[in-house]
Amino acid sequence: MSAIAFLATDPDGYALIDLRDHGSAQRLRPLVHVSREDFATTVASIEAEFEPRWAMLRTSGWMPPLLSAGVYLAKAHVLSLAQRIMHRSPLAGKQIPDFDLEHSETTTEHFNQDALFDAPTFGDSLEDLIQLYTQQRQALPQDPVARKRLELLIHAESVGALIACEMEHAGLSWDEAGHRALLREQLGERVSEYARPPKLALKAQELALALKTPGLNPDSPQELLKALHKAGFAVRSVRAWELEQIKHPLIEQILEYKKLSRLASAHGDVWLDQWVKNSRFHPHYVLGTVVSGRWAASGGGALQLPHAIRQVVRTGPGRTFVVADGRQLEPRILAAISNDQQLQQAGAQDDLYQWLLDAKLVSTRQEAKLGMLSVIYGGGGGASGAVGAALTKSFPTAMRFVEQAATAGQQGEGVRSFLGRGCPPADEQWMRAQRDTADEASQRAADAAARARGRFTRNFVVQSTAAEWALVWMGHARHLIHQAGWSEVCRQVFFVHDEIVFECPNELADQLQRLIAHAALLAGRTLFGAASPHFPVSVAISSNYADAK
DNA sequence: TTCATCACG
DNA sequence: ACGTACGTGATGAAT
Repeated sequence: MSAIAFLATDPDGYALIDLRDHGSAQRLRPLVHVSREDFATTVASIEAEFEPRWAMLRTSGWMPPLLSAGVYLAKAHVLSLAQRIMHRSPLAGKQIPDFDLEHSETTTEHFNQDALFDAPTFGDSLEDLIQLYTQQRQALPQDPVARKRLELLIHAESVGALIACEMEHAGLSWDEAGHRALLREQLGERVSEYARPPKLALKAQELALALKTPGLNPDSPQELLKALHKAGFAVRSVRAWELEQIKHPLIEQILEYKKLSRLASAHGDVWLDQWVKNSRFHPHYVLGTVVSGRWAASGGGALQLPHAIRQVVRTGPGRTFVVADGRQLEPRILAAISNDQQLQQAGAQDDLYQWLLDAKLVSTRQEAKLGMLSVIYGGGGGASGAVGAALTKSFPTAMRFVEQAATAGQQGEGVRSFLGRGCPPADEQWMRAQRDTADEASQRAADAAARARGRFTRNFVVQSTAAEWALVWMGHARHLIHQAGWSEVCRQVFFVHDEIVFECPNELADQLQRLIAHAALLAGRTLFGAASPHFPVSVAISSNYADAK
């Protein structure tokens, strides 16, 4: 017997909990009205007795008080996230309206059919929740395989939402004093927000002098480009990767300035003030907005933490990070979704790129990596290049799969992930541009747009499935940690697409490492069945994030 | 508001 | 002969 608990706003109080049997929809308990004070304990007791799937519109609002009280929820159905998935999924049995995730965060009115938004915004009332849930159940496909996949996707997305809340609550252990010391060393004394720190200002002055351009602002690409031209450097832009081609002391100086300037603006004192509290970094993870199902983060650029700053991501004494990432995840995902036996064979060993090297398909690891990326991204060095040709010959099934995805996209069709996350359809403007090609120029533009969309859909099938593998991996890891009784001391504290960071007591690290690898194995089986290809993970144990590579 | 640049997977 | 990859967020300058 499985139960579902609707968690709604009580118009006369705080929360309303409606606990029902999942199959029969019979109430297992009379409707529970619960006050703010009793909320956490009531939820905890229902969790302990029934372990229901908690159906809520959004996690925000409900999860923070539960987490503050140390309450763990095993399962969830986040209606807003499920609604978007089902709206876009080609597997859905019927079309259902979108949910405006981008704007709904602050909206609480019922059925606010504001002309601004296409999608109705739902309130948090029990009626709204049940209506949404029913609508979603009815739109699930009849076909049992498709149905199972879409349900799995919604459950995985929902547990991901719980994990995101848990990570936001826990925060990432940050050596604030160490970070400040690093800033003092590299930038000099702290100055007001808009002034240049002393060491940076000095470098700017030196550059102005060297380039014979008084008052030069090296942060202005225009000014810097002009000054470089004047000094005789024929560069097209001032991008670091372009300047790096030139070996010249002056260029080195510029690159050094850029690095320091970046540190000051992106991870300087202001950033620390804003995002690190009590030596923990608390970013906000955003689910459901990236089309491929990857997560985004707002606040502090959590998903773009520079490697250079990771040295100050440190645990306290007695504790350590356990950092795990899916090895060569995207090629393995491609092997799975295309059912390419040769590529799965290549991935049977932990290092897929080494296999390509041993098979003499490529001559360096870098070539192996770039070749694979090229195939998945649809790059010019892909099927047309030498490496691409070798890969096409060795893995024809996988190559056909991505080619088909690209062709579909070029024709304006949609594609989907393995579990059924659909990509948004080509918009009306795109379709019009394809039809109305009056002259050569518009034809060229239309062709370029078609190719761009082809690259997007080619990548989508892989990236979106990789994202759901990662969700399922995290979900299994969380479940296993809970089962082991470690939830209190062992926490997931960071996540970036195919990498998870846990923080735990030193003595648990080895066991946790094995648990994470097992979770990866389970994730493969959950998605692709008993014959799932191999999904190895690399795990590093370190009290310092920078060393865990 | 848009552009250029840089950070990440 | 071409298109020189996919997906994001944040910042400061330019408009």
